Amino acid sequence: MAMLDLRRIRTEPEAVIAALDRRGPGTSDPVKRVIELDAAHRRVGAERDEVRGRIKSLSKEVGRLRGQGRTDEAEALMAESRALGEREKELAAEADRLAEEIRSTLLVVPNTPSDDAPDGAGDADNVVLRTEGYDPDAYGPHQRVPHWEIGEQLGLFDFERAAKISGSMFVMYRGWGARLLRAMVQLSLDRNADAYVEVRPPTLVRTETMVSTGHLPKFADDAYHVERDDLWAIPTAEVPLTSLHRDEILDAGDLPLRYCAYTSCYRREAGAAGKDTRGLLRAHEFDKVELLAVAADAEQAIACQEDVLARSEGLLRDLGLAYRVVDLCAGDLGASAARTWDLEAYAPGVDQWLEVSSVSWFGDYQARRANIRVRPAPEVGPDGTATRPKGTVVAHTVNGSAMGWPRTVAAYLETHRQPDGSVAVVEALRPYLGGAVAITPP
RNA sequence: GGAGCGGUGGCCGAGUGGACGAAGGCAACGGUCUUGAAAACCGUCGACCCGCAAGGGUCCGUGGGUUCGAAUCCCACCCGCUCCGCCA
Repeated sequence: MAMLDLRRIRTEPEAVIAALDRRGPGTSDPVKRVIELDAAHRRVGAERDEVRGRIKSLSKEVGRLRGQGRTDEAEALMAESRALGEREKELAAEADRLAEEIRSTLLVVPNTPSDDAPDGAGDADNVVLRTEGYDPDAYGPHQRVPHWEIGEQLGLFDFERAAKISGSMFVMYRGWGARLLRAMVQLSLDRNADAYVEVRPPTLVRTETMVSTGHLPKFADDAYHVERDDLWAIPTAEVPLTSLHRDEILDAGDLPLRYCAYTSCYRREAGAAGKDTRGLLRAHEFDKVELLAVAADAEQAIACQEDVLARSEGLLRDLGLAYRVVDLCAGDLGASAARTWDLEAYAPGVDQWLEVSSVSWFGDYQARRANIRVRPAPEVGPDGTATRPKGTVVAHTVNGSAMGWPRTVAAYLETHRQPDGSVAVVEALRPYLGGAVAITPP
């Protein structure tokens, strides 16, 4: 399965090329190659079909002649058919080779950015849409303490033992730290239960499942692979959630379908050695609550994307965190995404905006890879009669972290640290922490 | 790990090596009937490629093979299910 619609590439090549090159010069080069390959593939395919057609009609004739006992004549046609068979084999092999090359080329081409995504080459060009609850002068010295120090004072983490058990960039929570994490997860799950079906998917998945979201084949180095059983550890719940409806045809009337999942996520962070090595900011394994929607079309998908963003924002507000919404520019967009809004929470202790959520619309890119189709809803004409359009269309997908927890925990601890060194428990979390109002030293 | 069974169109499900992709049922859509609906009845009802069109071709898990001709026979692989064993 390709990812960009081959028909779209055929009918509007310039538009596709221009859109891809907004990601960076040369991004569209493989597509240009695909256009040539496609032309060749169709030419060869037509020729092969012609030969096959002749073989087919010869075969029929053979059957007829045999039935009439005219074996000599049949024999002659059989010889002719055999000869054509050789030619057919050559053409078929060539057509298959071309199809395979098209497929594998297309598989590594990223999605076309939405027209609404801002121009730009890298993260410096991202656009801050708005900033909420941030006043740089409002933070006291007690908040300018990095979360790993807070954690040490309050006994919330155990990085040394995590490293002993699993190596560097693994994290262990303990005591109030573990409880705080669990409270946040539960809060997040509960807050979305009204519209999102909670699932607990497997976190080891098949290769096709990783291919569907676009994590393979291009980003194999970023993922943990269990070779013995050829399974992959998911880098995000987006992976199993997107494949929930793989190879299915959904009824437009049932859409959008919305899911919410809490899972561990695994990332090798191969290119990030030495970056953010302290504390919770970057780890090989972390927890995340993910929201996902399968929509019928772009319009519905964008509405879903806005809903996910609003929900994630609401959660940050409830946690009393300052945050900003960032519109990723074309050059900084993930490969599968058409448009992405990042939520960055402000962490006063490390004085950084931490990406805690990423809300993306994938157009039909992932759904095409995953073969998720939609049977359109009946259209009501001016005379009041309903007609269901023929065929199916490819679905759209949207997903976003309801929240990526380690960074949220970091921003939370630093924001809510009190002058006495304790950390306040905001109201929304209290029910999940036995009514506690503050986290204090053990 | 051992033994067995199976993968066919939106769904269920038939299918003899030779008549277009494939019976039948369900669903869907159009119509008749009805105040409207249901029921009943009639009809339509896969995708893709080449072609202005007529028309032709491909596709019955995947890939090979046998054959003049394969959904149908053979081989390999993938996936699923059942039973037994082991185990949280």
